[in-house]
Amino acid sequence: MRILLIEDEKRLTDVIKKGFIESGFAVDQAFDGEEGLYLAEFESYDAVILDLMLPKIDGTSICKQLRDKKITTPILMLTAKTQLEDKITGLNVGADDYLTKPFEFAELKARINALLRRKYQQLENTIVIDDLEIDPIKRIVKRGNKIISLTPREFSILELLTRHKDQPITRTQIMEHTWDYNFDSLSNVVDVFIATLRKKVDNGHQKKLIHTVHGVGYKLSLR
Amino acid sequence: MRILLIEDEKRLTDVIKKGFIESGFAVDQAFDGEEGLYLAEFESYDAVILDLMLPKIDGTSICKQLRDKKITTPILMLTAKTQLEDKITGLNVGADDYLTKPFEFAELKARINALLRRKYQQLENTIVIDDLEIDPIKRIVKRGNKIISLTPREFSILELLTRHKDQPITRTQIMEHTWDYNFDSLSNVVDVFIATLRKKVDNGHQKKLIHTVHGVGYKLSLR
DNA sequence: ATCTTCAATCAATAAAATTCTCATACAAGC
DNA sequence: GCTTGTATGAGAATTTTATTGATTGAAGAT
Repeated sequence: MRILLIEDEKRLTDVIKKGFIESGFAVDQAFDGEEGLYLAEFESYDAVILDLMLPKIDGTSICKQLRDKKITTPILMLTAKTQLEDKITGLNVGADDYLTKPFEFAELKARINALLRRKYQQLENTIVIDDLEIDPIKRIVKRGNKIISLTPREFSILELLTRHKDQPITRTQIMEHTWDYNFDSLSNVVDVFIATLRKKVDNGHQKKLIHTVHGVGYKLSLR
Repeated sequence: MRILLIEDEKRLTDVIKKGFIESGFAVDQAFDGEEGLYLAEFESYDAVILDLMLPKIDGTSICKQLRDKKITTPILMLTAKTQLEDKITGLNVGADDYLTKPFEFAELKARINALLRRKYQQLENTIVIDDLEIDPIKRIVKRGNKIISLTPREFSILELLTRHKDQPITRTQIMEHTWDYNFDSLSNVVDVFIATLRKKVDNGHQKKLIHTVHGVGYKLSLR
């Protein structure tokens, strides 16, 4: 499960990101409207959390532009005050739900889950690469019908690699995707997780899926 | 792609440098304004990342002096706080973009990529020459749908050649683009890498893309 | 509260890949 | 034919990655 968080208050994004990562979500962040719009359009997310007040392009406008482009990803809007006006505008413009600050993280999460349930009522939505199958909604990973059980971090890393099949992903990218703060990231944790992922995903299989890109990072691909 | 990082916080430079090296950039660093100004003036970079607060000469002044000397290298400024004043000063003085700390590395990189795209007037993310396709951001190289895996140095050299399709590139230009300035240039490393690139890119293909320009260097072209 | 378990992290060493040097063979241009 | 420039293989030097075991810390059970 992968969500995009478009919000410029660093302290708030830290909390939200951490919370979702603990629940096994992958979280991408954008700190201004421009970046947010770009990511929402060209990457694929299960939901978007969108602040109303943003640098460069405001939330309402982002929402409108996305809907105009037929992008139907569920959007939950955040706003600073209970302003009926904003709320009406937001929903008119294509947002699916609405939450006013300040809020409890638990409530945000409950609402996101509600949106996701609605979106995925009985749809299957798995990513398949060769005989590896990963279901980000149910958080189930299988290789050739055999269920592989992964810890939250392992899952998060594998999900990132899977979504960028064939593309080398750097350790820095993995860190930023999986941990909440990264700027003291000169350790080899990523390498260690890759090692355990290999044990669980590739060991005993002819075809290895996790590949080292020397000097760069790792990638998931058939060869 | 070669960038200069002028910043005195060691921990920050470590992380930034690591991130860019993973992305295939050559990175020079300067820990004070004097050194930074010197390097920016006499070496050649694709972009400069410049902290505002620096020992000896501050960022604003460096920026101004470089522009006065008609050095047009794209400059991205870093500053500790969101200070509108600083921002205005920075942009007035000739910086091309601006980022406030703390930031995610991904955001820094996205902005640098934007500056580079502008510099090279490149609209598409992938560069295509005949059946060779290279995506510098995703770091994927293909020849006729077949993925070619390259080491960091190989990739960097091929990237340079593709960005300057049809024009001869000297060994010195290749060195400046791929190595940082600590490198001694009296060796034939470039020739050796060209040999391995030929093996990976041209071997087994009718059309050779990498050509020697005798007495000058190399070029990438259809014949 | 204490114990147990397992995930996450750190640190150290072993293993592997890349990068670089050097020697020699080959080609171009005069 | 001579000089200068280029190509490439092999191995040494360096850098990067893999892997393991010890340690820390948090969640659940008793």
